[in-house]
Amino acid sequence: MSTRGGEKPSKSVVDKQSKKSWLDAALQALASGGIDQVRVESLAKKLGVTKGSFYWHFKDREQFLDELLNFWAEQSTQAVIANPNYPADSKARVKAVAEDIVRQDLGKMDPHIRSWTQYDKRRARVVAKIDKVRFEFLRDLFLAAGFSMSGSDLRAQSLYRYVLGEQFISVRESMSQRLQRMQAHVDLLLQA
Amino acid sequence: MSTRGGEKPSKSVVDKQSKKSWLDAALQALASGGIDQVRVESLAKKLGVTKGSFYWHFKDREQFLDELLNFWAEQSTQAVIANPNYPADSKARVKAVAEDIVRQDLGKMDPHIRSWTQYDKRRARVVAKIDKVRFEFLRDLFLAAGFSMSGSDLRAQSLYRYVLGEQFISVRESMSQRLQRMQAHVDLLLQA
DNA sequence: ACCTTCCCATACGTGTGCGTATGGAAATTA
DNA sequence: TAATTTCCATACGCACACGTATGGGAAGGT
Repeated sequence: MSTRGGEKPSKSVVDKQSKKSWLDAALQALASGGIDQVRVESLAKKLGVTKGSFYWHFKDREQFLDELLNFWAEQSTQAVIANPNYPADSKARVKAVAEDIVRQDLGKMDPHIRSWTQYDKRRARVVAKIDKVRFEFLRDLFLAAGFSMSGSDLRAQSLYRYVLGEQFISVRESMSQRLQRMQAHVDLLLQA
Repeated sequence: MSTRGGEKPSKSVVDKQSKKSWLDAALQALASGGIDQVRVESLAKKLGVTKGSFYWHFKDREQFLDELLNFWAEQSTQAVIANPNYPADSKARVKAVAEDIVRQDLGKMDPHIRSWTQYDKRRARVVAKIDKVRFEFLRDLFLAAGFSMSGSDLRAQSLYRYVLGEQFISVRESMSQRLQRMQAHVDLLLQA
């Protein structure tokens, strides 16, 4: 069944390439219009293949959506810790990370993800874990900045809700405005 | 066409009752699983009627969804200003309002709304207006609490993003925890 | 009693999307 | 080169959902 343990990369790599292209396209479709835009035949058309490929790589749409969620989760966690060259100063690092999150539109498809998984307990747990990873990353920044555990906890929760909410605000503002407001908010969190 | 100007309430009231039941059911379906759960036939089954009723009251599904969005918008704005008996003290009022928002799960279907309307310019404008109304309501609270315009603006934006983000967090916490954290956040906004 | 309007039921056509069955070409192995 | 595996194309059945066409009953008007 599983083409695990690729001694010879030729097959398994190509295999994963093709499979990954489905997930890539699905992620793009998800970001563009929610989970109901993730359709087997529409993805096939976009990829220039047929459903035959899909049902070769995946059992059915449900299992595919599970893999899609995990795929998003991996990219999502990785994106948080990605940038290795943040400022050394702990407070400046908090601001830099926050700015990065807003600038990258890191959670631009979070509304779709959450609208989709909200009432699916199993999938909600996956999202909850991502929330936890992101939060702990932020909390550690505040800890490093000298705040107590409870103080860091509070500030990280506030900051995470802020950046999450930022993605959902329908009022369109310029990036500079958003960054400026974010910086002001972080300043508020960093004092006292 | 329009049964406007009901001198005799008998007909138009019943008419609006039936029409409103479709919107009520649709709102419930939307909250339970996103916009793709709002299906004509499934709503008909839930209401115990047939599609005949639907296509009598509405032109098609698209126009129905427009009315649904407006329906949500009305209830949404109304829910913000609803409670007339908030504390007289301006700072206490901020905390009371914030607590009310979280407690009522006011935006429990905001993810669905925003996932749905994100890339529909016309509908996004409706949501943006709601965001604006909510924000200005919060801003006025900070203004009344003695903050400057720019200070109130910043704090209201922070608070609104907080309560929005609160609805999207997948990590489940008890209501008392959520309220406690919210209060701590508001305290942070109210100092200085 | 007749007619009209309101409101909904029934029945149908059509499109779409899922899943399956089967064929087939290319690559790999024997 | 023959056989097997890998990966995808083609074709079909089926269910669901939108929209329309038509009928019909109930209520009110004349």
